[in-house]
Amino acid sequence: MAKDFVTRAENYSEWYNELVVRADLAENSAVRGCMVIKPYGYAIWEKMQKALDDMFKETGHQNAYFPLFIPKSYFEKEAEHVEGFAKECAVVTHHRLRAKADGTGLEPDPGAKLEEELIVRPTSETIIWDTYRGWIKSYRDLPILCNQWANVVRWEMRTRMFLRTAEFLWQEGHTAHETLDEAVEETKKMLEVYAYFAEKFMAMPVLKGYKSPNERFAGALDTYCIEALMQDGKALQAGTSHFLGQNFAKAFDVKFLSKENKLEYVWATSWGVSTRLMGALIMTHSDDEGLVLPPNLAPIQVVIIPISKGEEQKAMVDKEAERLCAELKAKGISVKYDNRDSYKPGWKFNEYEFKGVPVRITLGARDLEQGLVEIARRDNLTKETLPVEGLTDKIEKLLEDIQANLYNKALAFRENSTREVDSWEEFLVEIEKGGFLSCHWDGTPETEEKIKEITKATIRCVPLDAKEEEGKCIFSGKPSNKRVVFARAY
RNA sequence: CGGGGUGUAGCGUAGUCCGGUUAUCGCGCCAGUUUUGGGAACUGGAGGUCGCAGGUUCGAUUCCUGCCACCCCGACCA
Repeated sequence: MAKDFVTRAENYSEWYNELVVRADLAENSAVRGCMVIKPYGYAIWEKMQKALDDMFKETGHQNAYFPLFIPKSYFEKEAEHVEGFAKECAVVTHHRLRAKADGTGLEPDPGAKLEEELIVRPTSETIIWDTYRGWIKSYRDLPILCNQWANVVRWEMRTRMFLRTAEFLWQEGHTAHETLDEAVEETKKMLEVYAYFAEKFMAMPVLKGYKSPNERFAGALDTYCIEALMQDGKALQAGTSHFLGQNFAKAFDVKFLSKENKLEYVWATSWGVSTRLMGALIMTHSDDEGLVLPPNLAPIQVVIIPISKGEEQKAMVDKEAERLCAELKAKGISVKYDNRDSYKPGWKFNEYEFKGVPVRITLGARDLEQGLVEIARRDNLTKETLPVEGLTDKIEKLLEDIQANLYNKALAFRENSTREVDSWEEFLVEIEKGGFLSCHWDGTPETEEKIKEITKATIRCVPLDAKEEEGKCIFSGKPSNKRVVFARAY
């Protein structure tokens, strides 16, 4: 067990916070609610970015960049959008500082007050749609399929590293289409991209679905989402894809001439995932020994740790390590040879275990003389001794096994934590245990609101694959034709 | 913003009630030596405006007043 490390059972949120810091992923900064993402954590984010960015490009999108600052008046143009974001906006009011009269520091120069305040973007729909107006005149200009990688600011009251920070990194796709159908298709397509990424790269099973009106994005007609289940039984919204209808086109007057020579408003979507995925990744797989990373996102997939006595043995081990590194790299496997002599092997074992490195090779002189090495896997903490001959093929296979095992384990957990609940009494009991509760709901915001008030549970989504089924709302008893998923959420 | 709590070295802490020489200990850090199969040992060393500002006092980390910051519980969180 990792030294002085709190277990999940003892205190789940402390476990999470400590893990983030001790695994060297991130730390709190001097700025309230903002974190510093450290190199090891950022390397994971970069791998996420790369995989997602490739998929965005494959589906026809291009990257662009829009300003950090948004004129306040833009926000006023879409009523629901303002409503949703106004309470958490950082506002720029001045563009210059001056020395205070009493010499105690600096203050905003009143002479440099902005005519119109600028909002630090909490999301970019408004500035982007203001820009799109100039780009779109004809149906021939459509579709526009843009994505941007950016930082955004939402002045949250309470923050937690990666899960909810005042500033976070994300990507936001903003597309413009000729028809409603095309926009809806795009919304769903990107949801599929997110789900694929979550499952294949993060080894995290997700529910695909759409939000109830209460949980929709401010300004959207429909919000599709992927929902994941964390080990403490709470749900985490891992990505959203919004069908925005013509709301933003109307607010920003974005019209085009159709083939029929009619002036029409453009149809819109937006979709995003953020550094919150880092939190999801951590909470899906990690254990009481520290971080567990799926091979497809691990910055270091294999670490090699040497053990030797004396110069002669050291030379032998070094030579073998070099050969192994070259072979693994040739297969596209990222490998680190940690030959620092300032730490002992046992220390290194713990270090890499805590940091979630999927596979460790212990290259010991004693075993090596017999042509053997020890392989340890992080996911199930098992070890075996194998011939060094033909090792790289086995490692390659092992990484695939680990990736699959992590997914299967997470899937089994989710399935065991998902159950159908058909009465209010049962709901009150089951919601305390955590997990996804599949229930009938009468479809009204009032019922959802009541349930939230009483139990803190919300509708995470209406699953896309929900079956048609006669039933009664668990709260009101009114008729319902499909089950929705309730959970307490992050 | 309401309720509760905490500020002493990079981290974790003792001391403060009842003011008094050089502020305690552990981890970590630096140097050297010996070590290396699950978080090495020894020796030496560096590191402190005791959250900030006033006040009381011969003397304040300790007492008083004000302020600030952070944490927890609520409120808030497409």
